[in-house]
Amino acid sequence: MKFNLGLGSRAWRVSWERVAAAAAGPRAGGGALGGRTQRVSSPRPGRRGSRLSRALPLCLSSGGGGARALPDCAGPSPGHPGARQLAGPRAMEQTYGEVNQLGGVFVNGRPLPNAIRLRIVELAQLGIRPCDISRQLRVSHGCVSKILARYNETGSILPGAIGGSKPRVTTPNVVKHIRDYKQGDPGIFAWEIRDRLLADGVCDKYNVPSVSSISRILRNKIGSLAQPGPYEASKQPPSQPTLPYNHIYQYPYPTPVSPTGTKMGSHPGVPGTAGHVSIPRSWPSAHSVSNILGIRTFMEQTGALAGSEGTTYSPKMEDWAGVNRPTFPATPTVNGLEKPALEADIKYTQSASTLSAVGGFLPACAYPPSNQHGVYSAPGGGYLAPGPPWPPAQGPPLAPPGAGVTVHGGELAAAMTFKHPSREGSLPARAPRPRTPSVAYTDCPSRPRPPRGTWRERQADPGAQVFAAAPASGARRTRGQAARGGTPRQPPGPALPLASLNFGF
DNA sequence: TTCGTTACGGTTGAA
DNA sequence: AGTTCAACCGTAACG
Repeated sequence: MKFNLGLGSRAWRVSWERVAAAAAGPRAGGGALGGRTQRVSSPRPGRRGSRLSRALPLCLSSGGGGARALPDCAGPSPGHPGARQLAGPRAMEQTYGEVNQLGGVFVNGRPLPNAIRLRIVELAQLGIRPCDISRQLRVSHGCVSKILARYNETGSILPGAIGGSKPRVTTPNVVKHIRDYKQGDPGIFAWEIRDRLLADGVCDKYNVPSVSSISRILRNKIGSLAQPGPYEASKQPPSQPTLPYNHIYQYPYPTPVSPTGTKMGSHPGVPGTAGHVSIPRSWPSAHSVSNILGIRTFMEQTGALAGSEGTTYSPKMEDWAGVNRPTFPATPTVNGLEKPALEADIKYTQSASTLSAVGGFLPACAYPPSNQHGVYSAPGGGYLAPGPPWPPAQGPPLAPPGAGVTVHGGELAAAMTFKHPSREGSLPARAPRPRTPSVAYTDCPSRPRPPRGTWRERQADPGAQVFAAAPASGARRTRGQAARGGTPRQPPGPALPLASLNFGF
């Protein structure tokens, strides 16, 4: 049993715990959920119960045929003191998912499943307001806003890549060149070295060391490296690539499907489910949007939404074949995307064709794929709004007048926009996003911020920069301006005839 | 009521 | 093997 419905959701229970925590002192509670701990929400547990019971149909399977071992993998990583570490039955309840105020299920720290992300974008394209999308999908409006903003910005629904480290820029080759420059001109300044590294193509603007780094190299390394050490002699690559990690991060979609279409070892608990977001980029799809949108439908068909009795899955993503970045199989790629990898959404029990139209939302874009899509422990249905069927059978309250939810492929194609690189214009140089703690950065893409061209994005697809828009009009708005809805909505990207899109296959 | 913003606790993966 | 760090995440709440 994942959630203790009798007590209400974990999220709400935590809110109550925060009351005591707040009384005990600031941040004493350290709630596991996001949100500000110093504020205490006003939970209404009485109402929550019934809502949750609708919200969590599939999370309630108490093992059944799939009684799975929860402990070792769930939730917090070992070694993270701040992570949840609960013992006993309660840990079993609280390890895998939480319920937000809307009754939606989420996994803290993990991206929403792509199917949900896709649906957010699709609904928005159909003219449904974000607030309605938020309610319908039971995703926080901040998240909806973020996903839509990102989609408008990049054309991608995918989350960013999580984890990892920025590769060192002071590669042996760079050090060697610095040394050469210094030896050639002992009076050279660090900034001159930097310019020369750029001019000589040793580095590009993304990975050129800072002046301070060069100074440090000059101070710490060059002196002691007058003679090339064994490391450099032996490990110096024949031709140092400008972006040395390109080969690693170039669309590292792991794939659960072999190039022949054969399922690769999916976890025994994931019946026929691809282990990764991987959706064919065939577009337009022959499938109706009701199928595309009808995630619930396929969930129901597969039983995932109905409680998943007997549906077992590994709570640990790492246990699922093909979802981990380091295990990228060498598969043919199309536009840098592994074609077989684009065939199903992770963890969603669905046919590969169900979301075949999703390709239009997936990059080739500024966002590098990662291994993180759909790492939810629960089958995707857990994230879908339970309760009234979705889409509603009749005049959906969320649908714009005259816009039925059941839209067929052609209509969807018209309804959805797709940002084409050539229409987006080229990007200005992207500076790596600073992470200075003193800078109150936000994840919200709508805030003016350095473009999302992180090193990883560039490694994934340097040419994809064109997908990312320039920082939104450069107009930094004050918080007061941004609030109250005074900001005009960013228009959707230009809709392109699908025929004009070159997917390369 | 809507929505942009942001603090927060969390996960992840390379170093 | 365990830790650190810097990416990212979604939620909750403010304004």
